[in-house]
Parts: sequence; structure tokens; C-alpha cells
Amino acid sequence: MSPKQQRGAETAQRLLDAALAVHEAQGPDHFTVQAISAASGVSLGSLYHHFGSADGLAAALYARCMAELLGAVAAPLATAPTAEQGIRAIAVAYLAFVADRPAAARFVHVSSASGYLAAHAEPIAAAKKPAIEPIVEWVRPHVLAGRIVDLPDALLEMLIIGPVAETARRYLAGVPGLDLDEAIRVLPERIWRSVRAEP
Amino acid sequence: MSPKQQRGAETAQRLLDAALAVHEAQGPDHFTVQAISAASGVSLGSLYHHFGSADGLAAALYARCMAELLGAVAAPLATAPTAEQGIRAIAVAYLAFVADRPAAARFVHVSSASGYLAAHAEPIAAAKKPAIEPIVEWVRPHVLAGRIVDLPDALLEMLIIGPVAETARRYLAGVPGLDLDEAIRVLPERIWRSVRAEP
DNA sequence: TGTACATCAGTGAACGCGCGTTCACTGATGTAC
DNA sequence: TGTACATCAGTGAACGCGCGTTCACTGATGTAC
Repeated sequence: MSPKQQRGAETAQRLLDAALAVHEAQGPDHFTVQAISAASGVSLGSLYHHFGSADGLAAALYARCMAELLGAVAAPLATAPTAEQGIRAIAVAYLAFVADRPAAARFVHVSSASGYLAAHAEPIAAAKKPAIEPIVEWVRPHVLAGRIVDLPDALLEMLIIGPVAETARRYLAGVPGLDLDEAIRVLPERIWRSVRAEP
Repeated sequence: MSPKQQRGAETAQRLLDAALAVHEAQGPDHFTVQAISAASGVSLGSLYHHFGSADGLAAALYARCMAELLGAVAAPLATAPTAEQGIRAIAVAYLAFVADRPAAARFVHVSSASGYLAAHAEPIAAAKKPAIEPIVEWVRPHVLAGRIVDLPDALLEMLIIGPVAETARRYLAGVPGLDLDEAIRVLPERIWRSVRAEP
């Protein structure tokens, strides 16, 4: 199923590109194999040759978009001089990704409710892991040093990601009165307050 | 479309009850008018008589579940003695609702990605408004008195609801290693820290 | 270097299933006088 | 109080559309000797 030739890899990428474009331009209801085949110029049979099923293609696209989002979030940590600046950079990077790559962000957030995530849990988890690891590694020493509160990883993640993820969801859903720039200005500081260890 | 006789109102409720049960027991993929008709014992024609379309029924169910969630969140505010206890009570109530009414919570969270919300935006907004108003009213004086940080309503909501909503989403999606009781113990205090005005 | 073969990549017409929706109809409830 | 009528509520068989999927096939690329 994973391509053995360069030609195949290029076709698979073309399909994923077209799939994201279809989802963005025509909405989740028109996210069909026929529409993706038509938009990409790749035949239906070839689509099935590479992804096995419609859900398989959706899962692959989700994995790609999610890896990009996680990569964007992890990137600024490499040079973050303090715990506070790192946490704030995560929130900024998440919201900036939504502003810069709305199609990818929309697909990730819409997909979280869809059935194919559970069906393809392992390959998706495998795609996310290398992108998540550096973030966890960055956090740990700050927790041990008493600069970030010592909570279970999952709950710490909820505090950091929760506000920006919910902001992204509503912004992408078109809820009026939600200014992304204002969120970038205001939320990071507040998120930091929620996770910093007591002074 | 809205029922003119008591008999009709009861049938509509039976359909909504069955719809939620179908969604919970068989998943979003089997959430179809035929399945709901079969589970409720109400004919297809009657379903259309009351709700007009499949999306219409889904929107009505969403409005009902969302109103219940908002009601559960607003309830403890009436007797909250301090800003801190009120904010913490909101977070506790949200997560407790997820634990007590997982079917309703799941339908609300899954629906946020679905198309019928935009198509039926007005009636849904109308159903939410009376439940949201008391929450906003409760917050305002605390902001004016300098106990809660002065942010746009939408962003304040993101800070309070974001972490618990994201926790609910992942818990309901079956992500392992997320303990709801632990979240109830830990998150409210941290959320309060994110929204309290500087001491 | 050339030839034979195996595997990978790609095609597109066709199929069948299940979904939302319709419709002509019957029965129950409310209303007017 | 009774009768006639209008509206509301409910039925279930049928339809058509569009979706995911299949399949027999051709063409391109890589490999063995």
C-alpha cells in the first residue's frame, strides 16, 4: 500500500493535496473519492491502489496535517530561553498555524469527530509520536525544576492546548466575534499563568 | 413544524430520545432516519412531519443537549459565594455533566464538526441564549470589581471552557490515560489561575 | 547489453447498497354553530 | 349536546441519487542472467 516507486509517492501526494483542497473548497459533505479523483486527475482505481479505502485516504491526510501542526508547535521550543517563553510560544504557534494554514487546521479539527481515526489509530499514533516527543522532552526538565506545575502529561496538555484548540475550532467554524490576532495577543500569557508552578 | 397538540410533542420527544440512543449505541455512522424511526417505533413520515428533515432532527437534538449542558454549568453559579468558587464550579459542572450524561455530551461534541449547525444556526442560537445569559451576567460584576481579568467575553470563555471541553472531547473519543475524576480534581484550580485578576 | 519476466502503478466503467425524502392516504383531535 | 368540518398527527411503501468499492485490464518500472 505504501508506494514502492517515486512515481507512486508523487501520485499519493497529489491525491492528498487534492483531497485537502476539495475539503476546503467544497466542505466535508463533498469530501468523496469521486470528487478527489476528479480534482487530482488521478483515477479512482489508482486512489484505491494507494490508500485502500476512502477512510484510509482520510486517515493519511489527517496524519499529514496533524504532523505539520505538531511540527509548527514544537519548532519554537528549540530556542525558547525560559519555561514561560516556551509555553507562550506553543500557544502562539498553534494559533499562527490556524491563521496560516486554515485548510489543514480545519481538516484536523473537523476530523476529530470522524470515525476513521479510531479505525486507523495505530498508523496515526505512529505519525504523531515523533512530533510529540520533543515537546514532552522540552517540558519535563521545567517540571522537574519546579517551573511548570507537576501534573499528568495529559492534563498539562489540556491546559496548554485546550484554550487555543477551542479558539481554533470556533474560528474555523466561522463563529463571529472571534479575532485570531487578539487571541494570539491575550491567551498565551493567561495559559502560562495556568501552568506555571506557584511563585 | 412545532407540534400543536400534546400527542405531537410527546412523539417529538420520543424521536429525540431514540435518536440520542441510536447515536450512543450504534455510533454517528448509523445515525440515520431509518434507524431512529425503527428505534422509536415512530414512522418515517411522522419523523418528517415533526422535524422536516434529517438535519432538522439533528439540530433539534443538538439544541436540547446543549441547553442541558449549559444549564448544568450555570446551575451552581446561583449560590457561588466567590469568583474563584464560581469559576471552579463551572469547570467541575462541565466535567460532571460529561461523566453523568455521556450520550448527550458525546452528541454535542461530535456535532460541532457537522454541517447542520450552520444550516440551523438561528434556532440553535435561540435555544442557547437563555442558558448562556445567566453565566455572562454572573461573570460581569466580578470583572468590574477586578476579581476576574477583563478580556473579551469570547476569549474568557476559551480559557474557562477550553481545557474542560478538550478533556471531554478526548475522554469521549476513548483516548486512554485520561481520568475524568483526576481532571475534576486538578483542572478547576488551574483554570481559576488563568482568569483571576492579578493579585 | 539485451531480453524476459515480475511487480508496481494507473485506468475507468460498472455495480449495489443504503441513505434521505416523498406522497397518497388513514386516523385522531380540536372547533364552530 | 350533537354534528360537520378543518387541522394536526401518523403510516409505510416506494423512489432516486450518490456514495464507496470492485475488477479486468493496460502501461511503466525495476530485476535477473
